[in-house]
Amino acid sequence: MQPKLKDIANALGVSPASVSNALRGTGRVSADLAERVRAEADRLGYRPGPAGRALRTGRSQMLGLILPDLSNPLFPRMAQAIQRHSETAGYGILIADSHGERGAQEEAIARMLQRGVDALVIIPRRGTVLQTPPVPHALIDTPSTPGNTVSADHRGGGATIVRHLAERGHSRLVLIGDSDASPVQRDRIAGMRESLGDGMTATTAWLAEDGIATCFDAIGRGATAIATTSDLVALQILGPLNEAGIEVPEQVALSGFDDLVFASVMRPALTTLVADANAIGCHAIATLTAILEGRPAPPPMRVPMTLIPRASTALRTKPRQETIPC
Amino acid sequence: MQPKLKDIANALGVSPASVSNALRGTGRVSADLAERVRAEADRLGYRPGPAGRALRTGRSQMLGLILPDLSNPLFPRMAQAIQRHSETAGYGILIADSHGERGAQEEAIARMLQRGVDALVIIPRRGTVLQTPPVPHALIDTPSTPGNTVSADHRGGGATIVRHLAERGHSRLVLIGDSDASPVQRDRIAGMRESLGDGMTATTAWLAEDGIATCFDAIGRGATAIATTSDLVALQILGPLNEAGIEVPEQVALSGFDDLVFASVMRPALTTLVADANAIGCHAIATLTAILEGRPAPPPMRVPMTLIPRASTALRTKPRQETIPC
DNA sequence: CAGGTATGATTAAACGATTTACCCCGGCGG
DNA sequence: CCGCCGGGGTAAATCGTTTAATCATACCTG
Repeated sequence: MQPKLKDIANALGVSPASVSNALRGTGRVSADLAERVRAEADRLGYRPGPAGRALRTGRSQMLGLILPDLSNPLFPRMAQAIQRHSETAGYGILIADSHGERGAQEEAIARMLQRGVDALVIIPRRGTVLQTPPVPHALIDTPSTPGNTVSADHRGGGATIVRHLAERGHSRLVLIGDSDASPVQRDRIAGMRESLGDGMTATTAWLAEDGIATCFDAIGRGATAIATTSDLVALQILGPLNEAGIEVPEQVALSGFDDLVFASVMRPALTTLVADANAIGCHAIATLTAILEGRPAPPPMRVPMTLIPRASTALRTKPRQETIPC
Repeated sequence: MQPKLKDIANALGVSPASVSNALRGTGRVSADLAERVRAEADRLGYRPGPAGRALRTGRSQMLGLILPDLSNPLFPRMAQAIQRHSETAGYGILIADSHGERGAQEEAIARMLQRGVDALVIIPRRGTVLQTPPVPHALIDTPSTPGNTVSADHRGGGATIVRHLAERGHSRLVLIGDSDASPVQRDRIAGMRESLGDGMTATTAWLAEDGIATCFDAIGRGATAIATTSDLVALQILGPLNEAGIEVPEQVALSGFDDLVFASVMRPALTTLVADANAIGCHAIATLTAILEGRPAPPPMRVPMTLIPRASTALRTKPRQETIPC
């Protein structure tokens, strides 16, 4: 049986109140007693029971994390970062995956609240508006959604890759995403379009809408680079390119997004952009702890996406080895 | 403010005890009162507060999930399945990623216990022995580790892929994994070796130990198929094969494991094996709930791995399109 | 020396749900 | 008529921790 507050109190012949005060530094306790209490506490390996504490304080020291789909390779990294930071901030993470039926997201939030989480970290399903929950919450979406707390700078990432391609001498581009239903992908494409330089042109395509055909068409008419909104999209296009005898990067450059696990390993290795998930998780948790502790919340943050140049956009040099930054 | 038990009691002019009894079906309550209580309860949208209940019953209705590394694409699927099933069983999931320093796994377990989880689902770090925690726990590892509760039948999967290759006429194989420090990979390779038919030979290699060279060497001496322990390993080998002008599957067949996100999309599409994560999660949760409710625990379970044949092991027919089973 | 004040520690009341032990009342058998 | 029993319900204790209110003591000041 775990030791309780009363055990310490009995062992030292003082009241439980004093022990509580000593351990948490509240109330008035002599320095001497405080020391003895601490000593006894970690002699017994005492840790306050969460139930009693939660009951009294109304705080469960737990955060709820709502994800659209854990099996989407983009999210585990964020989940990991969020978990790590909340751990060091003294909070546990309850997770819920809103994958599945419509309304699952609201349901998941309701369940979390019912379990008494102190706050929520929400990565919303694409384009859903959610009624604001009655606890502090951090929204991780795109900077373009209102109420956003922190997110990758997708638009800036789009700009970066276009600049990178321009430097490589490409002026006729194909921009291709999976589906324009996704705000993230729209932002990325928007960022690309915005920073097309003088004399550059680009056609936009969506994989869900016959994008491959559009893409080949554009290449036929002189496009020399394909900027996709996701490594997975890039991989999906690479196959047909190879089969058509179009070489990457010699004849057409190709880029992705997110540095998924295969990007560094496929051939050619894929140039991509990635946001520091750690920074995102850190800011989300920092925002929530600030609110929970009554401090003013920091302003929303836009985490830059950094370019990882690899062989797929190389100037006809040999493919080179790259390491993945953690 | 959330309605409390007492609110219902007051509204109906009865005692809190009766309300509690009515809602949970314990004690003696007239059918009539029980009905009225239920009606009032969901009129107010009452849900018992977790803190009070946990304090009194000693149960938090939460399970801890310990994963070695969320960013390893193998685990999110399991996490998702576990989360889903524990949800329907009425439990929440606290997650912890033991990624990082040595001992992080034990620490993570300690933190979970401290937070009062009722039981643990543990996917141990490769080859670590852990001291058995003081709460019920389900171990998801390989069938070969003692105390295992449920896991994919890695050995059987190895056998399946070898049989598949044999049917395709391959008799000289290369078996290659990432590192032999991983029990999972060792089991897969063991399963492959065990079911080599008459007249079949195989050389084993590890990527971490100059495996690519060994692999090419074997091909030079007549091997016609490469069975890897992971889709990622397969992808890593595919590059060099292409560069060496060796065609897959025309000259050499290639297979993976786990049906990672890129397997169906890469060219050639990768033949692979996958276990039903859903079944694994289901059995893990079923075991724990059985123990928690005092029922006898079901016997350990070995979830079969099913073959997903794709182009990379096709007989020189054209590559065909495959759909991914969910 | 009386009265005010700071200090250190204690008492007791929460927090919300569950559960044990008990009470009341009507009916029934002896 | 008395005692027993069972159905229906309630009072109160309990879980472990926090905290407001209180108390005792010694010290300081005028």
